[in-house]
Amino acid sequence: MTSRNISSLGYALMGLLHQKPASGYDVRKIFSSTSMKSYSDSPGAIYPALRRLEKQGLIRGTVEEGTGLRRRQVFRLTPKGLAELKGWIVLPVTREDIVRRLPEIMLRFAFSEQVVGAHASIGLLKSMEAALKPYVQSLRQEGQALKSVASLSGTIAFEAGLRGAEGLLQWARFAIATYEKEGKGGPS
Amino acid sequence: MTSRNISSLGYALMGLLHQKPASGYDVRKIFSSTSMKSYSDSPGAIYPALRRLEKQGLIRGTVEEGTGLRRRQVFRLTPKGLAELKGWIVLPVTREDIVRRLPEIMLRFAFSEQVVGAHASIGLLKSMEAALKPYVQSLRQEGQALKSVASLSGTIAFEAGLRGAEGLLQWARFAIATYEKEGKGGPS
DNA sequence: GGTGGCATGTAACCGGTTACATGATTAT
DNA sequence: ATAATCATGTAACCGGTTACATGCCACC
Repeated sequence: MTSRNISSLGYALMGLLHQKPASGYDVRKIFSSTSMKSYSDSPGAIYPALRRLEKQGLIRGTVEEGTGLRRRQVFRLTPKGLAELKGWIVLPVTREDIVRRLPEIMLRFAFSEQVVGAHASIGLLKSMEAALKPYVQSLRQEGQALKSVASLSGTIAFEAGLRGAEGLLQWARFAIATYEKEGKGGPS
Repeated sequence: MTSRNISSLGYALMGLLHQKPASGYDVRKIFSSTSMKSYSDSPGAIYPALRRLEKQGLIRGTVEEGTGLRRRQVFRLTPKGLAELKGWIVLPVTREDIVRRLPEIMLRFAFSEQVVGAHASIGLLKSMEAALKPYVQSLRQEGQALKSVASLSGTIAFEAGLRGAEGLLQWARFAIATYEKEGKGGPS
C-alpha cells in the first residue's frame, strides 16, 4: 500500500517533522543553516511539497494563532506518515542507490535510529556494505581498463570516485563496529 | 555571451562529442556501460537534449546513410560548442558547487585536459582545493556542535559527509602533486 | 515611516522520468 | 517466423528553480 510517489524532499520533510513539528519556515531555516544544505530551502519547493504530503494524509498542519506574529502553520507527522517513513527507511540498499542516490541513503540512515530504532540502523549499514563491496570491486576492474585509454585527468577523476566508494565502505564498517560495541556495553 | 541555459547532461554530451562524434545511441551506451552511470541513458532525456544543443548551434548532426542499418545521426561539436564547453570547464569552483554539484565538477575535471589542456586541469584542482579547505573546516565545527544533540546515527551520518570532504581534499592535493610532477619530467 | 526579518504563497518555465511506439536488420 | 538488437523518437507527468507577491510585526 505504501505509496511510492514521494520525492526525496518529501521524505526529508517527514523525517524532520518526526523529530519535531515545524512550519514551512522552520524547515527552510534548517535546510539553509545546517548540513542539510543539499536540499533546497526555496519556498517554491517546500510549500508545495508540504501540501502534497498533507493531501496524502502523511502530515497534518494546524494554524497557530495569537502568537503575535503572522499566522504560522505547524505540521506534524500522522500515524500514516510515520508508517510511510519507516517503510522508506528500512528499504534494502541497491547498487543503483549507491551510484545515483547516495544522499538519500545517508538521509535514511541519519533518521533510522530515531524513527525505527538501532536495529534498523545496523540493518541499513549492513545492506549498504553488501551493496558497496561488489561495487568497489567492479570499479577497481573498470579503473584498470580505463588507465590505458583515458587522459590523465580522466583517470584521476575516476580515482576520486573509487576513493569515495572505498572510503564509504570503510565508513560503513566503522559504523557497524560502533553500533555493535554500543549494543554490548550500552543501555538495554 | 556564453548562454548558461545548458543542463549538466548537455555538457556531458558535449564533452563526449568532443572526444569523438557519436549518435544518440552511442551516447546511451556510454552512459549505461561506463562509470558515467550517474547520467540517465533514457532516450527521453538524451534525444531532446541533443536537439536542444543543435538548436543552439553547439552541436551539428549529420545523417549517415548506406551503412545498411537504420539511419544513424552522428553529432559533432561545433566551434561555438567547443567554446561553450571550454568556458564551462574553466569556471571557478564555489562552495555551492562542492555541496550540491560535485558530480558536475568531477565531469568538468575529467574533460579538462583533453578540451582545454593540463594547465586548466591544475587550475580547476587548485580552485577545488581552495573551496574545500574552508568547507572542511566549517564541517568540523558543525560536527562538534552536532554531537551533543543528534542521535548516534545522525552523528555517524554526518561523519560520512565529513570523511567524504576530507578525502576529496586529500585527493585534490594528490592530483595537484601528480600534475606538477608530470609537468617537470614529462613532455614539453 | 522605512528597513529588515517573519511567514506564506503562486505562476511560468524547464528538464528528467516513465512508458509507449516505430521500423529496420541480424541471429536462431 | 520471431526474437533480439540497433536506432530514434514522442507524450504525459511531475517536481524543482526562479522570480515575484503579499502582509504582519519590531525596531530605529
